[in-house]
Amino acid sequence: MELSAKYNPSATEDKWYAYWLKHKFFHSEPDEREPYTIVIPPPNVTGILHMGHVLNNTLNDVLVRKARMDGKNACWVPGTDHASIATENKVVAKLKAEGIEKDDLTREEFLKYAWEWKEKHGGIILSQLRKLGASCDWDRTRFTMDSDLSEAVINTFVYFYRKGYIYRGIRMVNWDPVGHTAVSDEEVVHKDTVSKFYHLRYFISDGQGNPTGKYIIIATTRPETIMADAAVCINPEDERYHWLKGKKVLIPLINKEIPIIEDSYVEMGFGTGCLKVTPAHDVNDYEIGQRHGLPVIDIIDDHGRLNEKAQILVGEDRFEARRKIEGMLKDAGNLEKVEDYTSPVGYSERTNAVIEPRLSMQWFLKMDALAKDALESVESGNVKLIPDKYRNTYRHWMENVRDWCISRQLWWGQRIPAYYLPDGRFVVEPDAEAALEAARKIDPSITEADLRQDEDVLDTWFSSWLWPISVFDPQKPGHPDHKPNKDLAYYYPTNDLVTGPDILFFWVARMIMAGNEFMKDVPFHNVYLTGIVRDKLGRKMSKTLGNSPDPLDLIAKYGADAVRLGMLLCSSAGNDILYDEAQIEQGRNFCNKIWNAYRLIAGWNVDAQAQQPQSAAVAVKWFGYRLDQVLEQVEDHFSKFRISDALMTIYKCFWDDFCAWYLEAVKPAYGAGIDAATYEASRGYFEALLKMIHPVMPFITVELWQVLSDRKDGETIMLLRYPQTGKFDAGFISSFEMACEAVAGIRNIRQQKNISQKEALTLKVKTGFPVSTIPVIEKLANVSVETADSFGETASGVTFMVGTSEMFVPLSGMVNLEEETAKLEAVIAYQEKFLESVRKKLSNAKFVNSAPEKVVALERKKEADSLAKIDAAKASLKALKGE
RNA sequence: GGGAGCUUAGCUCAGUUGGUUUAGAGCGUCUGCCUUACAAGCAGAGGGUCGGGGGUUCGACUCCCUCAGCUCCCACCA
Repeated sequence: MELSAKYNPSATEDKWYAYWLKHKFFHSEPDEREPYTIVIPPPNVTGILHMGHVLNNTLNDVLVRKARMDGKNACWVPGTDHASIATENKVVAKLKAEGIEKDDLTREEFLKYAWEWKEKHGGIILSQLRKLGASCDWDRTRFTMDSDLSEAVINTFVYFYRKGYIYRGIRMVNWDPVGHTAVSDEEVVHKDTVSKFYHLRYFISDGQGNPTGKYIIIATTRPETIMADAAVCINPEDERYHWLKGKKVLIPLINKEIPIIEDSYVEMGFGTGCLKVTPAHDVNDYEIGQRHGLPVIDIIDDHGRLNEKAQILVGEDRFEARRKIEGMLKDAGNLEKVEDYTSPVGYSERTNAVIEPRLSMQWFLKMDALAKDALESVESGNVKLIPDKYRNTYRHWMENVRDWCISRQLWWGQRIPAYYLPDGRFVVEPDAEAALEAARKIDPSITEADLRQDEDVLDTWFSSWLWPISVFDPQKPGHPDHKPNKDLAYYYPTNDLVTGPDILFFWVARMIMAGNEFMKDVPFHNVYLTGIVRDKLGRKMSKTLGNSPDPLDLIAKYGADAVRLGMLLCSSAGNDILYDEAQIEQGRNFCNKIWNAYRLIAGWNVDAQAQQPQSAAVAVKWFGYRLDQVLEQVEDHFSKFRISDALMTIYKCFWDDFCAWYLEAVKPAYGAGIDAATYEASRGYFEALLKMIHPVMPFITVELWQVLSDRKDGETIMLLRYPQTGKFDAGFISSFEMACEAVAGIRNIRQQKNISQKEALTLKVKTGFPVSTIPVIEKLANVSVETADSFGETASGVTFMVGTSEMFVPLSGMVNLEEETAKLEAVIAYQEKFLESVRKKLSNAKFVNSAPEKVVALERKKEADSLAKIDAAKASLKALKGE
C-alpha cells in the first residue's frame, strides 16, 4: 500500500464520523456500569460555531471520550437554548428586512415566523459540532423549548409561586430599549463611557411660578430627563445651600415648579452638591422619591423616546433629545457650562443598548434561601470550581444576590402562566383549564374569554437552570416529590461541567439552586471554567475587529484533530487563551508525525528467521517501562483537570520517546526484515499510543487503528480500554536516559568535528557505566563501545561526561588541544564554584541540623558528584597535556 | 469605589504543602543536515539576576510586607 507522506484529514473525518453514528457508539442507555455524564452548555439555537465553542466542546469531548475508554457509561447530552432575547432580536431584524414590523403582527403570527426561523437555522451549530468530532449522544438532543421542557419551566414557575418565592411588583428595572424588554441585573454590563457633564441653572421661583434672579447650578449627565424632575435635593448639612431651604425652583424650559428637599444621600463634594431628583429614570432618585413622597413622572417610552409627558421634544430618541436640549438650554440661558466626563454606563449584554432604568411591573423570584444553599454546595466542596479562585467570586455574588427579575417583555419563550381576572386579580396555574377552574373559585361567573394570560415570557435562564434535570426527566422540575425516571435516576448528578466563567452566575449557580431544590442534590461535582479565547494580541474575538477565524475554515484547512490539539495546547483552566494559528499548525504537524510513524511500521516486513538484535530488545524493554511511567503522569494530570499537561505529556512521549528514540533504536536497516518479537512489540506500543491520543485526536487515531490490523465492521478504538499503567523499573529508565545522553554527546562531537554518521567511531566508557543499554548507544551513535578502568593513552581524543561517567572518543589527529583544554578548564571552574556553594551549605551547622535528612543527603551527593567530575576533568586535562 | 487574580526564556505557559544540582516545557530563534517514515522533518545550540524593594528562614520562584504594571469580577455617586 502506497501512503502519502502527509496525513489527509478531509479524506477521513466524515467517513469515520458516519461510521460512529451508524454504529451508535455515542449512544448511552442506563446499565450496570458506572455512568459518566456531561450536559452540553446549550448554545443559542440560532448560533454558529465560534472559537469559544471549539475550546469548550473539545474539552467536553476529551473528558467524555476518556471516560468512555475508562469503561464508564459515557453520556454527553447535546442541545440548544432558545435564547429568548437574542433569537427574538434576530427574527425581528429578519422580518424588518422583509418589510414586516413586529408591532404589526399578533403574538401568534410572530411566533409562527420565529418557529420557522428556528426550524431553518436552528441546530446548525449542532451539525458543526459533528465536524469537530464531538461524541454527543445525538438521540438525546434537546431544545429548551421542546414542549415537555417548556412544561417543566411552567411547572417550576407554579411551584415557586405556590411556595411563595415568586412575586409581582413595580420595581426599577433595567430596560433595554432595543430589545424592548426588562433584563436582569446580571445582563447589564457596566462600561466606562465618555459623556458630558452639563451644569444647568435652575432659577429660584418667586412662589408664583416666575423666575427670580437667583439660581442654583445642578450638574447632570442626562439633561433630557429634566422634565421628569420631581425635586432638587441638597444635603441637610450643606451650609452653602441653607438659604434654599423651603424654596422652590423652576425646571428650565418647561418652567415647572419643584421643591427643594434635603437628603443625606447627596454628597456635598460631588458635582455642585445639588442633585436633581428624577424618580422615574434613576434608581437612586427613585429611592429618594419614595422617602420624600415625590411623584414619578415617566417621560421615556419602550423605545427610549420621549413621550408626551416630557412636553417638549416629544417623540425624539433620548440621545437625540440630549443633543437638542443642550442647544435649547443654552439659548434659554440655563446652560452654565459643559465638561467632559467619564462615568460607568450600563449596557445590555444582548443588544448593547444603553440600559434605561425604568419603573415597571415585573415578576421576581426570591433568591435568598436558594442562594444560601447554592453557596453551601460550593463551600462544602460538593461542587468544585476549577480553578479554585472562582470560589471567592462565587461567594461574593451569592452573599449579595438580589431577587431575580424573571419576566421579559418578549414573545419568544415560555409565557408566564399567570391569568388575570377582569378585576385585575390573577391566578397562577400550569394551563388555561386549571386557571379557569381556579378563577371560578374566586368568581364563579368567570368564563374562558374573561381570563387574560400575562403577556410576558420567562427569562431564558429560567429554563436553562433546569437543563441537567429536564434533559433526562422533564416531569421532575416543579415536582420535587415526583419519582425520578430511569434516566434521571441513573445519570443525575452529572459529573463535570465545562463552561466559561462569564456564565458562572447566570447559569452555573442557578443550576445548583434548581438541583438542590428539585433533586436535593447538586447537578454536577466539578465545574471546569475555561478562559476566553482571544487573539494573539490579547484582544477579545469580535466580528467588528474581524479577528475571529471561522472554525470550519480551520478544520477544512488543517483538520479537526489539528484544531482540537491546537486549542488544547495552551489552555490551562481559567486562563484566557491567546489563539494563534501557529498552534493549529503544530497540531497538524503532530498529525503528520503520527501518520509517518505508522508509515514506517506499516512498511516493515517480518523476517521469521531474524533474531531480535540486542539494541531492539533493550529499546522494547525500556519503552514498555516508559509507557507505564508516562501513563501514571497522564492519569495524574487528568485527575486534576490539567488537560493541557496531560496532552503535552502524551505529545512528548509520542514524538520524543517513541519516534526519536524507540523507533530509531528498533528500526531495521533499509530493506532488511524485522524480527517478529520487535515487530509485535512495536505494533502494540503504537496501538497503545493511539489509544492515549484518541480522546484528543479522534479522527487520525481511528483512521490508523482501523488499518493497523484487519478490523471487523463495528469494531472501534473508541470503546477499547485506555491503557493502564503498570509497574515500571525506574532504574532501567534512567540507565536508558544515560545511554541517550551518551548518544547525544557523540552526535555533538560528530557535528563539531564534521564527522559523518556513517563513519564508525569508538567510544570508551569507564567500568561502572550501565552495560545493559550499550547496544542502543552502538546502534544510534554508530560506535563500538569499549569498557575500561582507565583510558590509558588519551592524548588524541575528546572526553565528555554523562552524569558522573566519563566518556572518551579517540580521534587521532582531529583534536584541537587548545579547545579541549579550554572546555575542560571551564568544567573544572564551574564545578569548583558549585562545590564551594554546596560545601558552604554543608558546613553550616544550622543547615545540617534543621534540614531534613533527605535534603542533607542530597547535598552530600552533590558534593561527591561534583568532586568526581572535577577529578575526571583534571585527569583528562593531564592526559591531554601528555603528562 | 470594593474584591479577586496575574507579573518566570523572544512568545504562550508549568513550577503541585519552602529543599532533586546554579529554575522547566512547547513554540519561535540560531547552526548543520533533502540520512529511503516524516524538511509540516532530523541533529545540535543559545536564551531567564523568576516585575522592583524589604522581611521571615539553615534555605524563598514558592511564605509575609511594600511599590509598580496588567487583567477580570462586583458596584446606584448625579
